[in-house]
Formats: sequence, C-alpha cells, structure tokens
Amino acid sequence: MSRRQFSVPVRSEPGPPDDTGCPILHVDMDAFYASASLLSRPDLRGQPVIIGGSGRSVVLSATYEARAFGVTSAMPMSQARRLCPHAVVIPPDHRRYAAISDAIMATFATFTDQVEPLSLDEAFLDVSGAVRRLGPPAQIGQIVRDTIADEQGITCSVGVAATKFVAKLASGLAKPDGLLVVPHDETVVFLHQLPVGAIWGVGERTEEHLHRLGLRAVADLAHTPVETLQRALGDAAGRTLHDLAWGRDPRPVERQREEKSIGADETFSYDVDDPAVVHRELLRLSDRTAARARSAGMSGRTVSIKVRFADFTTVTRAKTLRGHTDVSREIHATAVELFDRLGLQRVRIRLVGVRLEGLAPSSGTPIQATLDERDRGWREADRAVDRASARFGAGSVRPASLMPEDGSGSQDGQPDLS
DNA sequence: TCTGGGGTCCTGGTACTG
DNA sequence: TCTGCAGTACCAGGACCC
Repeated sequence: MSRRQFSVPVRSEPGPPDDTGCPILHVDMDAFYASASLLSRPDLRGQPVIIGGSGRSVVLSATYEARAFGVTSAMPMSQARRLCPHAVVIPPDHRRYAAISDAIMATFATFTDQVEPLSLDEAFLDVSGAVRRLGPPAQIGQIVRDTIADEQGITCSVGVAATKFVAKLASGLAKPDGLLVVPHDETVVFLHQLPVGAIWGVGERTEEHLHRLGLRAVADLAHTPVETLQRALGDAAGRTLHDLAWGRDPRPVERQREEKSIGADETFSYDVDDPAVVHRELLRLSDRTAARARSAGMSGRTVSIKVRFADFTTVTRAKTLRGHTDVSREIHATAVELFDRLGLQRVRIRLVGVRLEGLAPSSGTPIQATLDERDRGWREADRAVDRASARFGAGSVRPASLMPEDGSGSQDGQPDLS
C-alpha cells in the first residue's frame, strides 16, 4: 500500500505485452484496510469511508470515494474529517486484517514457494518456477487477481517486471484493480520518465535535496555521475539511487526475513510532564514488548527508548545489556534508567516508546546464565502471565501498578490519561 | 494545521580494544 | 609504559517504508 502517488503515460501497444524475462510479480491489495473493513459492512460500499482512530490519530486507510475528497493514508484524522465531513469513520480491526492477510499469503503460496511478504497487504512473487505449469507471468498475475477477488472479495493490483523495484512501481501505476507489465527491454525508458520521488528510498527530504540539485526526473539521476550523488546523499544511498535509475536491482525475492527489533510506542491523549505517569507508561510498553518477544521466541540485548516532546522533536537512548533478555521487568528497569538519565524537568512529552533490539532466538541464547534466582523468578512470572493471557485474553493479568485505582480491572489498552 | 505505530537502514561520532 | 593507529562496537539521529 504505497503512499506515494504519481502517474506516467503508459504505452498501450496492440497485442499482449511482452513479459519475457519478467518473472517478478508485486501484488498489492487496493485500499486493503478499508476493503477488509467493508466486508462486514457491505451497506457502506460506494460511500466515502475512513479507517482510523479517535483523538490524535491518523488515517490508516480510506475508500477511493473518500480519496476523491483528498483524504490519504497517514493524514491526521482531524484534517481528514474536515476534507470529507460526511465520510463514515470505522475504527481499525487489526485482528481481522491479520486473518485476511494470512489467507492471502496462503493463496500466493499455491502459485509459487518464492513469496516475500512486504506487509499485511502486499508481497513479491517470483514465478519463474511456475511458468510451465500456469503460463507466462502476466497470465499468472491475472489468475492471482481473480483468485483473491473470488476468495476474499477484495481487489488487488499487480505489477509484472524483471526486478522487484520496477514491479512495485508497476503495481502502483496499475491501481486500482489493474495489472501492468513493464517489458524487460523497456525498463529504462519506463523509469526515466518518472519523477525522482518515485524511486524507492526517495522520501520528502531526499526529493527536496535532489530538486535543489536540479534533478527532477529519474533520467536526470541516471545521467548524474554516481560520485556526485554519493557526495550529496552518502555512499550507500547515492550508489543505490544511481543503480535503480538504470533499472539495476539484483535483490532476489526472499522468503524469510529476520526480525531485527520488536517494540511499542504510544502517543498520550494529551501531553504529559509527570515522570510517574511516564514510568507507568514505560511499564506498559515494556510489558507489551517483552510479551511479543516471548511469543516470537526471541530475546534482545539492547533496550532503547524513544521520547517525543510536545514540539515533535524526538530523542532516542539505548543501553546494551550484558546478555539477552525477554523479561518484562528487566526491560522496564532499563527503560526507566534511560529515561531518568535524560534529566527532564517537567518537560511536556507527547509520546514514549520502548524497543528491544539485537534480537536472537531465545533457544539459542544463554538467557538463564545471566539471571540470578530473583530474576529467574520474574522470568517464571512472565511465563505464567503469558499462559493466562493465552487462556483468558490479552491484558487479563498485568502489573498491579497498571490496575485502575477503583479496582474494576477494566482497561482498554490505551494510556490511562484521558 | 497537524503530524500513529510498526519497523529497517544508514551515517557520523565516540569509546573501546589490540 | 606511553602513544598512535585501525578495526569494531555502540549510540544517537535522521530518513524512509507500509
């Protein structure tokens, strides 16, 4: 679900496009979260619908009817409501999205075992091994589209190209509900007509930077010496951009991608300057992070925190531990230490986050060796909480300091600040 | 005017180590 | 023992992705 929108004139020649040497498919669901939410609200089809939360949140997705009013994903909800006041707003249902995504990925796997999920709603497929069984890549792309529509009731767009980068661009141009082939021999011509912002890795800042250098189209990038780009953007980015501008993208479709970090952050419903409140939020986030790490069978060696102030400036602090951990209490203690070390005096804070980095499988790391008897006790307690959560639901057991003062036990997972 | 939450990768600076 | 150097690890920030 790319957020960058651009368009180019796409050549339409008579006859089917030549997909020889184009084994990479990029499949991207159309307005995935909105389409998935409408499956249970068919009465809203054809209407402007926005998927998003309340308070200081942003738009997760919107139907094409809402997009016609200028609503885009990642836009502040307050702005989206102003642009399209008559839109129906539906809160996100992440469990449902994950279930539909699992089903879609399982469908992809029936076409090829070379599937690389990029997010819940998009994936690369290398169909080189399926051509003899199912036909040329463009035909496979069409079968994928039909199958997803039949099975899930939502549409998707498919890009077919020689490389991942170009396939992704093609699916974006095919939206909504389309398929676009970029023939191998036309890759460079196709790329050179695009704006620099179309390139993977060129965001708002880099685009501005390139514009200041007088580089507006991908063709300009391609004809700029790589050393010039490297001086302007750094060695890695300069080289990558130059390669992509010439259609060079040797990255294969990778089935498994290792997780590098797990974390959670939360924006307060209003800015907070009480350290005790921040400590409590760090406990909640540490708990959530540790539980997710344990459920993934991972532990991490570095704990980092993120603090965003009212003026939106953000600082991060990190500490690397002597050994790996997945213990909530240890992560929380480190997070609090990092926060206190900032020495903030009644500064207004908008968001805090906790992240566990340097992940490794818990089974292969000597966690127990680093723990004393007391810590082992906390580890066992975490395990007991995990078992209770699995049986009675997430949040059924939590630290006493996170319980509401009235003892009701009711809590919705939001910071208790509103 | 208002900017979420989950991540990855890169860069530059500093500290540590042999 | 001290100094300089190079490699590596760590840290913080920025930019980017969906």
